[in-house]
Amino acid sequence: MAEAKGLSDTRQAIMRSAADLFAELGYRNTSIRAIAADAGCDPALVPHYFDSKEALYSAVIADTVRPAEVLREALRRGDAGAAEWLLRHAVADWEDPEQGRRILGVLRSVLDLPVARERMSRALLPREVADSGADEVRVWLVSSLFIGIMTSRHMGLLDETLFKEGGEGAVDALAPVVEALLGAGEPDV
Amino acid sequence: MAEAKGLSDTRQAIMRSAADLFAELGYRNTSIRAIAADAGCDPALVPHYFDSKEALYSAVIADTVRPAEVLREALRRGDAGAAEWLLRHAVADWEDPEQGRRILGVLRSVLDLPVARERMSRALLPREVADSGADEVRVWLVSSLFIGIMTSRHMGLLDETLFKEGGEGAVDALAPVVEALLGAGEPDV
DNA sequence: CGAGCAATTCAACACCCATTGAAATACGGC
DNA sequence: GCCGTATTTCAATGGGTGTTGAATTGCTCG
Repeated sequence: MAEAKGLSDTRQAIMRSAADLFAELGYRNTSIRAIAADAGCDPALVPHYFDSKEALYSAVIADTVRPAEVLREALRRGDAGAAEWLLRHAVADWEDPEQGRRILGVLRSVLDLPVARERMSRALLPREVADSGADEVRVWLVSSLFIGIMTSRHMGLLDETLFKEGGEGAVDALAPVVEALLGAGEPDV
Repeated sequence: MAEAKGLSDTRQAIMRSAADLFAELGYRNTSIRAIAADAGCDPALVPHYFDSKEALYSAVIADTVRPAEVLREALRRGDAGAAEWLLRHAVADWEDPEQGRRILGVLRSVLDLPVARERMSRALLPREVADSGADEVRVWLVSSLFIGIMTSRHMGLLDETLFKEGGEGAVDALAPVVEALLGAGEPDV
């Protein structure tokens, strides 16, 4: 075997290095050469396995977690416990090394690359949520809060102890906030 | 040719174009050549007036608004009205073209340039606030929310009607959130 | 006028970038 | 053994980057 491209060992190494570097430095600041160096192969292999740098990025974030589904579930519950449930889900995603890396990979490049922006936009607001109308504002605001938290944390602004031990600190601190947020956009309809 | 304007006015043009482009595209995606083209001058003038691209960036964001002072004032008030007061201040800053441009200029490049990260960090948390200890977490969380809001909005994720008419929509939607946030980090100490 | 000085232009440097195509290597099937 | 395919290397291309230093303009003042 070993004729299918997808099974190549270095191909996976490239993917992993790319995910790491894109998350750490962002799309623009990550060079194909740096990826190849990290993966321990020749730079020419990158456009060989993946067609281009942008295609590589797309492949890296192809199966990013879709926070919208979690948000939708939280909205469906609707009661007070939804906030804490949502927060635990989010924190768990952030803490999971694989998921966290993917999320950061998108977040870190979302301002540089149109495709990243579009993906995040679509991931955050699929049609089902958009169609619900009244929920839209709440979804965006919760997303905004999470984006801010992740960005701040990535910038080293947030105390890391907030996220230790299953993120109890973060959950406790943010639960009332998310609670207020989930009820915020609710009109009198 | 044109009349002599004391201190070069192309220098100001460079500064203005740089502020625009840095805010729009970020530090890394903005080239000196693009700045010069926008300002209508030769690229060599940029390193001539300002020593380097990074120095130009520093000059552009030299007098960025310091949200920490506003935050501190809000914390000093401490009552429920503080949240709304803080929000109105923040929204006003975002809407002001000059301030908004500066803020975006920092936010957009804070992940690319260490100096931007350091500046934002220092701007958000001066020593007075840091020394207060218990307030620190609250300051960071409020900052995170604002960072998220600004980022989301810059990504085009947020409904712009939220910010029309003095940002009444945003204030209304976020007031209870900020309220919860200002009380969140309060420990039993 | 012409010297002096700032403002500006021009051409070039050295470097990094993504991408390409041809050559070289490893390796399983016949 | 050889063949074909997949994998990898090598060298090069064309373009963009920040920055530099010398040359050129434009203007003010002696």
